[in-house]
Amino acid sequence: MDGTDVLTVSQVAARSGFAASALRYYEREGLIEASRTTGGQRRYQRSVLRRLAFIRAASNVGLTLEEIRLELAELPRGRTPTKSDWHRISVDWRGRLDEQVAALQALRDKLDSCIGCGCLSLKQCGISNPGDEAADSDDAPGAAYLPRLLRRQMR
Amino acid sequence: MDGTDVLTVSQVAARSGFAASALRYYEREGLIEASRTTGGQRRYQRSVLRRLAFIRAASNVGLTLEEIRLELAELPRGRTPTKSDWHRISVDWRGRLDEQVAALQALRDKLDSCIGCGCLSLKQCGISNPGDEAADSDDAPGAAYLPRLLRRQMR
DNA sequence: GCCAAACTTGCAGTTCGCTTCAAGTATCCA
DNA sequence: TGGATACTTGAAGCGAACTGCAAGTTTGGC
Repeated sequence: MDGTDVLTVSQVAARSGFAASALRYYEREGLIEASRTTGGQRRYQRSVLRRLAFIRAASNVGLTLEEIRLELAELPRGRTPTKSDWHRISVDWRGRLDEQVAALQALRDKLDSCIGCGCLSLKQCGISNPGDEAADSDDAPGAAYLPRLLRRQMR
Repeated sequence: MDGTDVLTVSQVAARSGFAASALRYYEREGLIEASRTTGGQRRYQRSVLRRLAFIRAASNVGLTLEEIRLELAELPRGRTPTKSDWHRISVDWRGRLDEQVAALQALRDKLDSCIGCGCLSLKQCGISNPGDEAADSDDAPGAAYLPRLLRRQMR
């Protein structure tokens, strides 16, 4: 009840927390849409805010923009996800998060054992898996690369 | 007892699991060193393998190359970390991993509550923290950005 | 109608951690 | 000595997710 039902770029930026440049970028990449005034300026539906919240959430969970784009593409335009949409998605995300947590905990455990055993050589240290000397396992489950993480602040 | 005590680029690459190009890059960035033959080719001390194992481990823990460089710079050249070096470092790493795990678990818990409460609107969903409508907390601890993760394979 | 503020576009630039390339040089073994 | 193989350099490129800039246009309040 506070006026117009379309939003300008700066309004969406302010309310979503995304920079205007990011909004244009997401539009180019097909993640969001905007209509245009006769003069060519963007005007957003209020629903774009939900979409942006979804994008932020998915990105927090570790999805790439491309993955997010695909996931959004399966939801009819601008629609709020139905219960089954959301169930499917959240189960997927839950699994991703579980994997990440498990990988980090495994790494942490290895580090602990390094500390515990006083292993300073780093040769057999599980936290680096150099493949040096020790015979390579046939198809090592391996540590896989870990996060580049939490050091950026939001907004 | 298997010959020379210096290593060529390709030997170090093979034994460390890093590509030769990565070794050159690390050298440019001041993370490792090599002496040169009269003809200008690189020859590595065996100790570089430990250093590379350290680099891999640190990178798995989520440090940037710059942070790794700084940490290595505090260890006298090529020296194996002493017990107290390693203690200091491993405590730091452990803390980082703990933070990462905690952040992920918090996110996962939020997701669970989203599923549980059937909150489909994404407006108050903790997993995206849009800042929309709801008053921003003064200095939100916030979700901070999460991993870009585990999808690359090693080697 | 005026004018400042907000908007438009395209393109270049940024950061991180490398990889690839081309053209030339060194090393090692027979 | 010849030649295969390994090495050298600098520069450019990559991919992800944006940001910044310049030059021009639109909007909207007075």
